[in-house]
Amino acid sequence: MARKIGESEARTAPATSRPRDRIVATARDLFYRHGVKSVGVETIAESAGTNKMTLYRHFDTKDDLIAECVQQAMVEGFAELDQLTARHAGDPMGELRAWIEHATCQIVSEPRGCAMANAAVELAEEDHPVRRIIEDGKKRFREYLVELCQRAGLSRPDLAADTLMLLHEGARISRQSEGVQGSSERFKSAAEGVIASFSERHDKP
Amino acid sequence: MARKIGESEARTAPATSRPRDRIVATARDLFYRHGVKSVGVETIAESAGTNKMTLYRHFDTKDDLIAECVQQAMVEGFAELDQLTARHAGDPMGELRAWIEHATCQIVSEPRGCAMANAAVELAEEDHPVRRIIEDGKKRFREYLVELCQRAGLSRPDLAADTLMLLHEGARISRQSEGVQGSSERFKSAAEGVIASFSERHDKP
DNA sequence: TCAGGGTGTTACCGGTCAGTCACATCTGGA
DNA sequence: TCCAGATGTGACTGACCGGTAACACCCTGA
Repeated sequence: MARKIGESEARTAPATSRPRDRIVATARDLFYRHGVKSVGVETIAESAGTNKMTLYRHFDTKDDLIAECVQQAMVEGFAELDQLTARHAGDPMGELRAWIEHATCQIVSEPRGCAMANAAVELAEEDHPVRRIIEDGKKRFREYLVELCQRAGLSRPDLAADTLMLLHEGARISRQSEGVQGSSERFKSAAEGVIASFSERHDKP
Repeated sequence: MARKIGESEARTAPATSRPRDRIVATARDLFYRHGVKSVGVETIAESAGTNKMTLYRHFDTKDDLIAECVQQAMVEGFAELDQLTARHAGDPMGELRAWIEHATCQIVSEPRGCAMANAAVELAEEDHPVRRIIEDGKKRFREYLVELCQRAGLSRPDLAADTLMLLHEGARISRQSEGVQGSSERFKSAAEGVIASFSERHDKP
């Protein structure tokens, strides 16, 4: 390890907020950038401008903190989807295109892909409590996409949604083994191709 | 951690082979199942029926061992692709369909997805030497797919290959946050849809 | 027979980790 | 003003980690 994690890293939460909030915000940032296994609780506490004891007064174990971080990431993600839905009320196809744009930007701006998927990779134990949260999140996200494809009038909305979701997941994981450009552009092109393909009328003779 | 890693786990390499081979085979298995950060060198050595000192006579550092494991996984993967090519000489569309079948089986049989992608997630440091190996592997694999789509006469082979590759990556990472069935079947359906879509003649009026 | 390289064994080092303890300090509300 | 709960501090535990040292052993090939 060239440099110690947390050393002279940018503060992620203002010192005015409450310790618990700062801890979670800092943990989310450090967990995302370095991985949940590579970041110690002491590093998190100090980067959050507090100490280990206070951290353990709010979370029984490190796993509990990880769970809270994953939960928050999920809530934020769905809030963004809700905004998409609200902004394109009555225009499902517009919402679908907006989601593709949103997802493309996400791939560009998030160098390490999906925080939840990464956590699932690191927490390999099958019965790890965090995995449950992640599974629920992915399932709920799929439901959103299926329903959106239905509303947008795509043929075979299930298949269209699954295709889009796999493309999205694939692009976010590939982002880590390729450049930014590759993944985001390839995702966008592929997703637009899928929309086009499932929008075509297949009921002609 | 409920049970210690390596405790009463099935031996992965026969005791007759050379220590180095046993070490790599055991490491690949344990790294894959538990993650590279969660498995210690001592555990690997003992599970391989040898000891830490012998391990360090063959590999300077743990990272070197990880690199060797990733390299081997890559070599094996491309050997399988070579077999596909050989078995379907002169029938590129057959090879493409065989690859989909091969990938689907892989998703079913490999519960933790792609060993290389997982390693990239765990080894977050941008300049980690193992990442280079992985990037090369993914790049080479994309080249294989592009070339195969070309030979199979798909329209826009680049886009088709990217779509298939993202689907594949996505299914392998989703496999860890969903059941087996979901990921594999969804990948297969989506991939077949892509082939159908890119096989259609778009040059009609 | 002997030499030498590969291997096994044990103990050890310095460091890090998650989690705890006792005690001091601060702050906001009654 | 005073009290209680939240927070800060530093030291500590026991376990694990990657990596090393020293020495004994065994097999092969000359």
